[in-house]
Amino acid sequence: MSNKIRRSMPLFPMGTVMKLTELSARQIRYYEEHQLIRPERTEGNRRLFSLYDIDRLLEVKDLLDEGINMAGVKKILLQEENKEVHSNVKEAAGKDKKDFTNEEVRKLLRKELINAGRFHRDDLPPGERYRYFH
Amino acid sequence: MSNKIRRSMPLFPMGTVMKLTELSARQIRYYEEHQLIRPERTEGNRRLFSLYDIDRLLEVKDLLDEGINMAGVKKILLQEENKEVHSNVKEAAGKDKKDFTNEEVRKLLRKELINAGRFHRDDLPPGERYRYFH
DNA sequence: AATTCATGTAATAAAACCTAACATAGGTTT
DNA sequence: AAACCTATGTTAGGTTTTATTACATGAATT
Repeated sequence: MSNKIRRSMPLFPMGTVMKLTELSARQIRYYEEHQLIRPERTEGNRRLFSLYDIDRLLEVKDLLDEGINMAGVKKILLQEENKEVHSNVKEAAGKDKKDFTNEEVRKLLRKELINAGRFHRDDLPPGERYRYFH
Repeated sequence: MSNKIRRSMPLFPMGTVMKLTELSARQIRYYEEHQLIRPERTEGNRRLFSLYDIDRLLEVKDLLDEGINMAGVKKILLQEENKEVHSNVKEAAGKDKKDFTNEEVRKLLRKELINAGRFHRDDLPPGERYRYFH
């Protein structure tokens, strides 16, 4: 019923993520090298990031800004991830889960997120309205 | 407090929008030609679509699927847009609005949407979890 | 039959992205 | 201090994706 974006859906290209996170492409690729994110790829091998990935990148950035090095960041984030894996597994175990294909997920996304938001234009920053209704 | 995406923010490239809407690039450009969407452009002139645009495209698609032609679609959607303009103007008038730069909007987005969602990994479709925690 | 509409397709150019390699400023270790 | 490591910058060469423009087409309309 909400129009939240499915956080795991690969949607954003490098350029968008760079702007959103204020990280360089080099940094983003470096963090991927260290397994802190695992963006999907298009058929043509271009990265597609999810909101998860963006969250992750912002966390990495914060931790590095605090003076923690990559080893520390990895420890912290990967241990967090493990907690989530466990809770997810537990949750899934009790849920008689179904496997969705990418295509199915896209359809879900369309219905659940995007359609839900149609005609609900109430979350714009005031100054932005005029860019769409000049 | 929510992690809704700011619906006017230009984020998505053509390829993503094609998958999400199941429209061809030709169709999307054609609808833009008819002013039904007005996606932003990158410095390099590539389109960047917002959730608004995606909404719009899905509406166009639906209406066309119902057998309505472009003239009708335009009438319907542009009149709807006008209603919104009016309500937005009224709203804005009473609100002592501020004009945000793109950069400011990005910062707001980061804080308001993305950070709000950190560590809230509870909206995944069951089958998708394993793509991130293998 | 001629025209219009909505879309497909092809050609060409440029933007954005990829990988890989080398460069480097600041710490760290020997 | 010399050598090393870390996190990031930069550059080069290649590929993918997107842009524009032009022409093509089947279905509907005139």
